[in-house]
Amino acid sequence: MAGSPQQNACSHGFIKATCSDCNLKTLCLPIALDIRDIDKLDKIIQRSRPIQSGEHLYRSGEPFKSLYAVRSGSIKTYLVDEDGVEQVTGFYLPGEVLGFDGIGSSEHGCNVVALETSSVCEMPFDRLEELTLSIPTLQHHFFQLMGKQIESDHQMMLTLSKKNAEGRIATLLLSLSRRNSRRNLSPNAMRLPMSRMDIGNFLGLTIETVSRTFSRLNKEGIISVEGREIVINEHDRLNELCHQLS
Amino acid sequence: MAGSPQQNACSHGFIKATCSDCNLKTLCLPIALDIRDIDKLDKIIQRSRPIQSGEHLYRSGEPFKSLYAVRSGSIKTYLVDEDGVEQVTGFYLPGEVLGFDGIGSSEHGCNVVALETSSVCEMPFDRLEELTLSIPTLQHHFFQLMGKQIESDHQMMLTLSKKNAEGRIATLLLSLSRRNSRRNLSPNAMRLPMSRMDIGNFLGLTIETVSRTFSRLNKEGIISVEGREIVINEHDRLNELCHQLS
DNA sequence: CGCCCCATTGAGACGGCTCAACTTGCGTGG
DNA sequence: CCACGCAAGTTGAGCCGTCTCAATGGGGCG
Repeated sequence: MAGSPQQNACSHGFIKATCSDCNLKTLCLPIALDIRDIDKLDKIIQRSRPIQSGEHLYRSGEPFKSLYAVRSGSIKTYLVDEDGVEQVTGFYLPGEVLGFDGIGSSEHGCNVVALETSSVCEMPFDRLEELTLSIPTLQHHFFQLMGKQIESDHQMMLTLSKKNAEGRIATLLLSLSRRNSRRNLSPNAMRLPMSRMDIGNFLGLTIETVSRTFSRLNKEGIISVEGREIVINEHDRLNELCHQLS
Repeated sequence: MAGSPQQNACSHGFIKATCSDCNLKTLCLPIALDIRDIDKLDKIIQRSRPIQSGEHLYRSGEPFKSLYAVRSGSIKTYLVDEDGVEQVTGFYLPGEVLGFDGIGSSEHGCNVVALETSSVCEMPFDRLEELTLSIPTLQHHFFQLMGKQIESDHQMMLTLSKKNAEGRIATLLLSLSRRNSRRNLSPNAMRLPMSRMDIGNFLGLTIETVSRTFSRLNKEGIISVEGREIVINEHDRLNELCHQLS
């Protein structure tokens, strides 16, 4: 581990790292910044110990303090309504930023849990707001990030409202594939970080329907499924399925 | 009309108005600002002629330039995917701000159309970004607005993913009711600005199901329906229906 | 080894969709 | 002024995709 450019264990047992050393710097926040500004950002970022699978980063109702960038692993966010009904609202992969939900009301609006051992960079929002005032490109970048979140949430509304089970699954798989590409990982082979339960909950389907759909796509050769291991064999056909209506 | 505090026709035939005179100032942007800052905001806001029912404010793909605050009337936003499938993504009432979808990619991601004769305040985003740099509370307010949009989109995902037809309709009616209250209008009597078609599209239902659901709620006395005129008779029971699962 | 959790698969039920007919309100034009 | 067409909404009957319920299989871990 010693000498690894992105993660050096420091004497406190915590992770020491800097944005400029991070291998995600080309797709995370630093992309908006020149070298001096990265340093300023670096100074406010807190990198804590990894969180374990199933451990919560924060819960709905807790006071909103920070945004988080995923550094490794994967994260799930979900709502719980008054009756205990849960809705998974998103999956977050390395380089992606979460926590915007809390800005509106000074307390978090959703729950955030690790799907596997993960590490995050915590950015205290009040200090971030000071920083964005003095770094216009950083302010612009945060507006853009939030704008993109809104756009993708709207796409999700279309998916939930208009597509059938195959279309929903295909849409999710291609989204994960694209986000893997951004990280220079294979767009065709991946290990799903989330359970069938999470997928079903996210897509508005039961776990049985998710399972049946995976089986059918597997049988037709469009994808190969082995538990959470997925290979996309026919990208084009999967893309066509995306547009299937219910 | 002359002397009306919020709208005076000026010599060019355009609407002259100021934020400090606006009767929406307690729920629109000025709420975040002190008197001097309101003036600065005022200077960048463009108030154009009203847009007619069915007229587009902007369309998907057009370059992103501005955010808009609804001053009167009502506005619908919708996506169109490659196959022409439409998804209504939101309804906007006076005092509400729209256009965040375009920030992420420098071109608008959705279409925006007036549901009735409406007027909006246009806020050029580049000038707004300059302004937010010098007015911290304004920057904070915009982060909050976008955070709230994200929160409400996530609630919508829960609605689309988990609720049955009655639950969806009830949720929409109560949302409109609450937003009417904010404007000091009756929470129980309203005229829907949108068609059954729009409601169905927004909620992921067919127009027939929307119609049948309205009829049923009417028959049970929970609401009274006469075309687009709605009276909520039993707020509590409507609220219970919100939590009905599919 | 045995337990438990997750996933798969089958059979039947049901909510919302499709298709179709009819009503109502409104604007147009004879 | 009424006839007509059109768009929006309502209502009914039958169908279909997904859910529910239930049984079974498999992998990880104590």
